[in-house]
Amino acid sequence: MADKVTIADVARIAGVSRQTVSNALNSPEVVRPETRQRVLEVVEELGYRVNLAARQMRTGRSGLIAIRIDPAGDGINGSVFDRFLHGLTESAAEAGYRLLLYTAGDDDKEIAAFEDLLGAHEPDAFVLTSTHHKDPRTSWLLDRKLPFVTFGRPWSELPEVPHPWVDVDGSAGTEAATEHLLATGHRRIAFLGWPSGSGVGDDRREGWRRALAGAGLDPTGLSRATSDAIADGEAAARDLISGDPDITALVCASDSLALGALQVARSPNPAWHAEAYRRIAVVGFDDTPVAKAIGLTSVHQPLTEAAARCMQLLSRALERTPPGTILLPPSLVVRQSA
Amino acid sequence: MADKVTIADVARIAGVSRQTVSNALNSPEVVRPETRQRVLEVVEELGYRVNLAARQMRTGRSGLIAIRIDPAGDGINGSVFDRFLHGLTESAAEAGYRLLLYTAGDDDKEIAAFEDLLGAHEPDAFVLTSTHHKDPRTSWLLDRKLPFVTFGRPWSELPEVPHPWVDVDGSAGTEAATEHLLATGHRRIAFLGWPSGSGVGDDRREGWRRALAGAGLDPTGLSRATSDAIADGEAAARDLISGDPDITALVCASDSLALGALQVARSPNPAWHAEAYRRIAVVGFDDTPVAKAIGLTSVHQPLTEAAARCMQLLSRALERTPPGTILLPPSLVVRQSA
DNA sequence: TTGAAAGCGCTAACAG
DNA sequence: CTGTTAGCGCTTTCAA
Repeated sequence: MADKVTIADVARIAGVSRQTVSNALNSPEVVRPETRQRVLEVVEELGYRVNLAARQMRTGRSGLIAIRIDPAGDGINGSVFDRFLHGLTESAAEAGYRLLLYTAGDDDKEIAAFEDLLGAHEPDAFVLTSTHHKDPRTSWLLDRKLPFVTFGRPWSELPEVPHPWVDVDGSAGTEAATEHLLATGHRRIAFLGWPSGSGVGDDRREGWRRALAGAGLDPTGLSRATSDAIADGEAAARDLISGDPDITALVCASDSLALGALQVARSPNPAWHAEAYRRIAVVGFDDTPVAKAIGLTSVHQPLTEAAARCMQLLSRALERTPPGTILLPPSLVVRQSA
Repeated sequence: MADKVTIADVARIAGVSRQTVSNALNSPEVVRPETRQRVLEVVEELGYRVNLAARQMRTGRSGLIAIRIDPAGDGINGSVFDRFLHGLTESAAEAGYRLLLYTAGDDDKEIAAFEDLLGAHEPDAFVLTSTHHKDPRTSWLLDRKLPFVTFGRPWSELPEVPHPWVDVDGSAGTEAATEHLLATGHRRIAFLGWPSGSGVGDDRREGWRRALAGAGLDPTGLSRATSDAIADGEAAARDLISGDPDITALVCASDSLALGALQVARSPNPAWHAEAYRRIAVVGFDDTPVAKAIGLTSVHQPLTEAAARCMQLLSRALERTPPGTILLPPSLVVRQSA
């Protein structure tokens, strides 16, 4: 049984006052080096650890960072968040913080969760994911001057109070994917994405468009939008390919869509296309485990680094430094599919 | 800004003492109903919430449950843990607890993490996953009489101090998978698993063997063991199939292995097998997103329920009730692959 | 540079 | 049934 050793025990054995122990630990510069040395030895010897509850009562800091965890969903894209979460757990630990999980059905419920948490465990900061247009969560936190960082840009068009964020440059990813296809000889490259309006989706489409424009190619008629499911991706891919015999490659906004597209690309069905077999290259987005498993070329997000950067910005925010923003470049992982 | 409202504010406005407020909240039966009513109204009105740090100092209870989160790994099987984690976050919330994350490289590091956590955030309980033979973590926690539950059986052969655990009956899963194949007409059904010694792996193999025995079939020569990677699964499947022309189905210990097996099953290669095309049925284990994505029949674990049961056992453990154990039945999700 | 005193918000114990 | 007292372990005054 870890016998509770308090600051008083350390003080008694080191022959100093409780206060000096606290100082030696929290404000080293204010204590004579030899005193500090002796205190630290006793701390080590006794295995003393600060009691965070007690510290929290005095300082109001809990050492906790709250982050929402979502239902698994279709699971394919869920793994992106999971990798981020793991990275964040480690980065947070290095900075002396621990992650506290909560769930919330929607933005309003999440704001209710903020209130719950703030009144109970008092996290020192929040990490928000899946930011979107007019996100009420960021305004709520900003209003209360609570430290937070978002993994994802503020997608609002209106100028807003700035806040720290980290994101991966999605358009650079689809642009790189498209350029890779161009370099491999493809000329007619289509895009499979989501209905416009979502910041992330529009951004990814833009990268593809930019790459085509850079090669002097016309994107007209080469883009389809659908919801993010395998079956939808398959239908849209089939539609694209059968409607345009020159298409030889597909850039997709997600691995889910790409998976659907692959069904079409890998088993050309004479029923929907009469011409001889043509190999369709497919590129996905997120480099999920599925992509790796089935040899799908995909845009990889540096999630561990993103997590580390989030912590970095959070540390700054906790010191009330003006917000920083970081846009990370993704990388293309080339596999058999393209 | 949420203006801190303390128990004193409530007491003052309700016209009672602080203690009565505390009682009304924590020991309702000891307070006159009308007093309690009034107190609760004021609590509501003021938006009062207990300060957990203060409560923790008095009671020693933090309302936190600690759980380790692992690196993503190959990611395919990682999703099992993630679904469990999500379920646990919700079940914990319903019971008034929050999850605290930590990482640890191995068992010893995890025990060090226990000590860290216990000295700092003081979680009320731990949830352990990936239990294995002679798991030092459970002994450590048992020695200190700390409440915990494991998701996974204690796989030790030696009689040990019992502890609460929840697990999914893996052998029932592979047995059901095999029976399904038998019912579909398959007679020669092989098993692709891991080297013996791992409790989980041996258990899954046993279910397959049991089903064959039940049908009066001999499992000899029909089992292969390899590490849990797609490429290894593919090699082993190829070896099995090319070595025995009568094999028509494969039961696998994981979706990773099954994915490898599918490569073989779905694109029969004349080079390694001269006979006419034969369709090989494949069944995986864990029903990961990948399985869903590619139409792989797989054994599904009821992870949300497992999480709920873990919380249930934990609640009991927190009241120092003798440990309970729960073995949950999995279900077979039939898709195209079998 | 070190020490003494006070108090964060809460609840266990006891007194009324 | 309700109120008073005390103190959990820590850090922030302030004084020595």
